[in-house]
Amino acid sequence: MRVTEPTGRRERKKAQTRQSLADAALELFLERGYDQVGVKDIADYADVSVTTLFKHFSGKEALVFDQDDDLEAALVAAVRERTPGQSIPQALREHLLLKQSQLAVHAADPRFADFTRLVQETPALRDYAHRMWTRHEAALTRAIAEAVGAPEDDVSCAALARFALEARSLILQHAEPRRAAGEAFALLEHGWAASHPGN
Amino acid sequence: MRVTEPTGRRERKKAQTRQSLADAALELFLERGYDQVGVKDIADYADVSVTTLFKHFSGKEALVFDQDDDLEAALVAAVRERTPGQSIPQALREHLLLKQSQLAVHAADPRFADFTRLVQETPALRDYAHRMWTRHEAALTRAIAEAVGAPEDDVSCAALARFALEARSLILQHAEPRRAAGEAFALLEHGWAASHPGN
DNA sequence: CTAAATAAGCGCAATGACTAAACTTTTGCA
DNA sequence: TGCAAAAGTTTAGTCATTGCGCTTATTTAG
Repeated sequence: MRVTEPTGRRERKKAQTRQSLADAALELFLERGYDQVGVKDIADYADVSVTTLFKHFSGKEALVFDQDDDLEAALVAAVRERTPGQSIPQALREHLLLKQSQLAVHAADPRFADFTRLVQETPALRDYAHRMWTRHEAALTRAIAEAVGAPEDDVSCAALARFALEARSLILQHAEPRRAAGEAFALLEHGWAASHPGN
Repeated sequence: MRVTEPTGRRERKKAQTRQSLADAALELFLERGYDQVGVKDIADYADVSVTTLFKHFSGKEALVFDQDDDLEAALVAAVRERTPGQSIPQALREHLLLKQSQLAVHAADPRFADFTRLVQETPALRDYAHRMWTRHEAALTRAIAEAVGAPEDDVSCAALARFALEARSLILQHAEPRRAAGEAFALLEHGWAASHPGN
């Protein structure tokens, strides 16, 4: 067995095709706008067939969100491994702001702003992104319930999870993320403290 | 001019076709399921052309939600005309529960439960219903801001509006709506009271 | 090193939602 | 009556998405 090359040529080519498609899609979407680009255009640009495109991505919208994974794990970890003494809403606020910052690393790329705008202004993409986050809501709910020793289906835990994730999208649209996060989470922190003192 | 007949034959017929389409859609959806019914089936059942269907409804999902209007007005009114001494979150909680109840009037109809299930279990419909409500978020935000004398773009007002509407969908999925509403809104009421005392 | 198994892609045809265009019927009204 | 707008129809598309059968490249067992 090889140590220098853990992945075979096959997988490498496959990954490359996938990358070509994602790149082509982003390029074309930014240039012409989401609705002005057909799936055929993307496939042609990446020099593959439409059928192949759909073997790699579940739909047109998915082409934009190359990596949705790790999100859930990071979210759960933010709650589970929060620094002692920090409340759950506080931990979530910081985690979400951090994510923002991570993205902001790419802010040097002038395309980054365009990308965000594209997502926010295209209903299909906004909805998809929203679903992406909501997909992890259940896991977050469970993590919160576990952290406070509440039953898995505790409503206030579910509410906190939902509200925190909604706060994220609220913050995203705001010009002053840090301040917006403060105000939105203030509501949650106070409300949460009232019913779950010390968490 | 006539007094006995304020609406012309024209409008009546138009309304009737619209109704036929909505009825046909509901009937077929409940019988076979959303994805097992084509737009063509609905049009045929209502005895009109597919093109006509799309003249009346913006899309397949819209067929199920015959009346989305009045929602916004009622929502804004719930805040603006809340009984004195009642907090805004309280007013919203009661309003949303009331809506539930209003629908529950139809609970005598055995189809009502099926209808709710259909919507909750069909992703396309669930998303559409969600959009229906969020469409009024801006108006609600404005009403809240006005009620507390905050600037129109105040983040905490926007947060409360968003969270309240999200709470609704959280409540809807719960077996015990009244209790769930209590828990979800407790968070908002406490948090809101902390930053906006007396509202 | 070779052959069978496996996986990536391809072209094509079909389905299903939705739209544009040009045409026919109905209805409202002067 | 006569004519214009509204409602509907037919037709012919576009676009995303899927299934099917075929070719080609890569892997792996022998």
